[in-house]
Amino acid sequence: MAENKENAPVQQDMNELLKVRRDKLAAFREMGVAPFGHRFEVSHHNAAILEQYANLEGEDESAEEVTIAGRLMAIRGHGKASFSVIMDRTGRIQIYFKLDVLGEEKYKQFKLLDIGDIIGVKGHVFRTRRGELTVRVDDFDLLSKSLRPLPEKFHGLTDTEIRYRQRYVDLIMNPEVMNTFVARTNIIKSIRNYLDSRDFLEVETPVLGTIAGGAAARPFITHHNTLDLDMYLRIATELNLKRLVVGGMERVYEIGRVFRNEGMDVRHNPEFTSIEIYQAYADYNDLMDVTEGIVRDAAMAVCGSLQVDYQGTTIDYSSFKRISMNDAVKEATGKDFLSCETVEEARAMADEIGVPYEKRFGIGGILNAAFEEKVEETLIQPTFITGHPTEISPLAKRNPEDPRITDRFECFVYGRELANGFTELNDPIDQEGRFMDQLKAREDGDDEAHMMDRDFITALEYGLPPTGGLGIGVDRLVMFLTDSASIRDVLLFPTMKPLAE
RNA sequence: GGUUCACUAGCUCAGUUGGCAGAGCACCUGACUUUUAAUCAGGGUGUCCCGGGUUCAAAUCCCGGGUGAGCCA
Repeated sequence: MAENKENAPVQQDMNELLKVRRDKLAAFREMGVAPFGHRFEVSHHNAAILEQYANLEGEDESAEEVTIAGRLMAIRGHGKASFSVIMDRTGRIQIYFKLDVLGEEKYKQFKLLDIGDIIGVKGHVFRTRRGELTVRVDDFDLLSKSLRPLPEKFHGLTDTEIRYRQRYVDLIMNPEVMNTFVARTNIIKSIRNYLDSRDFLEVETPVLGTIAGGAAARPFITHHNTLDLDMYLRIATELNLKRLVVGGMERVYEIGRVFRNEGMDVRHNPEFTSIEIYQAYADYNDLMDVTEGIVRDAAMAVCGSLQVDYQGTTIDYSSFKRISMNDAVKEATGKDFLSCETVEEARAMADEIGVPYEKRFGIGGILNAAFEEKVEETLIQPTFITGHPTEISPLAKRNPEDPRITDRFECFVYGRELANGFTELNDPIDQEGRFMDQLKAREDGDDEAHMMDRDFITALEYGLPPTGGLGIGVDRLVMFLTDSASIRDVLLFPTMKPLAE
């Protein structure tokens, strides 16, 4: 592309640091050096050189000429010879520029380099007197001139706002951030691997739809212009995946972004990644096994151990406790809510132990409130809570012995919900009734209650085989396995308010 | 939504009672051919988040707003 000065943006308020770098850019151009280069063939990553030449000693140097590329992270000038550090995705290696080797012209070019510039280097590997494996630069190419100064080398970048808004700077400066996101990718790979090897089919279902179903949450609303139609961003993948099981896919899963129009805090981002898994002819017990398997494989894949520290507490993923919600509440408070015959009894029980509830809650809702108030945050080690009230589980199949509860589980770690699963409700008549109850709850002011999905009922009427389903919060799993305190630390670009103009 | 805290140079941070805006790194000039937070000599580069107010005088005090972090709902 030709230079086009008319297209050059007008630079206002340019401070000296920026000006100096643009002057150097111009100096390169005057010398006939393109400051933004092209293809560069790399023979080694930095880590590979450090490994391959680990035994290089004394005056020896590599027979081969290596070529590497990366960003300059330090420059230590010494007049007619200089040390520098170049970083690629595998790490850093020292490089050595020497006037005798490079010649006047090239060394003058070196002097115009800044920390942050991206260069390609050709050279031989040797060890310095101080013992550091180093590439002596025989020649180098400027691949991209950096026009902005990087944060300080010692303290780096700590400002959370800049870290989240300009993640690229965070990634350059903080190697542990890179590690976290590599771990995230490996966790997702591990999940895929677990499911693919068990004959599950990965699918993709729509993000846009006219009914936001499958979870209790407020959706985002958007608009389709041609259809002149308001649409929702999905809040779960559940209902479409079950439609696919009706269609005969038997074992399906989807790893995908879902969107919930709710508050933001250390554990919640408006968009996040869920995985939902459905297995025909299985029940919730099978899916608890799947949950354990997925979490264990992921822990082994990225931590190499089933004992993983999270925020100072060791979480042991080798055994998952299983206990019913009612038993867990009974253990914690001595109250047996399922022994209640009437709502009044349950309310009295809740009052005794100081558990707040809303007027519309039935016995099940009150039991759940007691669980959330008294038990949830105490579940530090991996625990499956089972037997959730039917009242709060509109998509789960009733327990055959006690229709007030469902064959459902939630997995808790460090007091937080990590996974949720159940034997799917496949009785269309029961399902329709549950949706009606949800509509009533919505009328009573619960704006997170499920929407009616007529076509989903129709699908069930064609016949959903007995099916176990499971959803896991991928971001939370990544948080646990990377010891990240905030969900924003495991999202490359967390949702941020725009800066005021 | 409520509440507390933060916002000062490119970055990390000081800034006294309200009295000329500071340091380290980075950067610029010079020296230096095996350094590594290189070193030595010299140089301060700023919308003190924004807008009002009080005051002879505001980074500092008051009011409003913005963004972020934490706690609560």
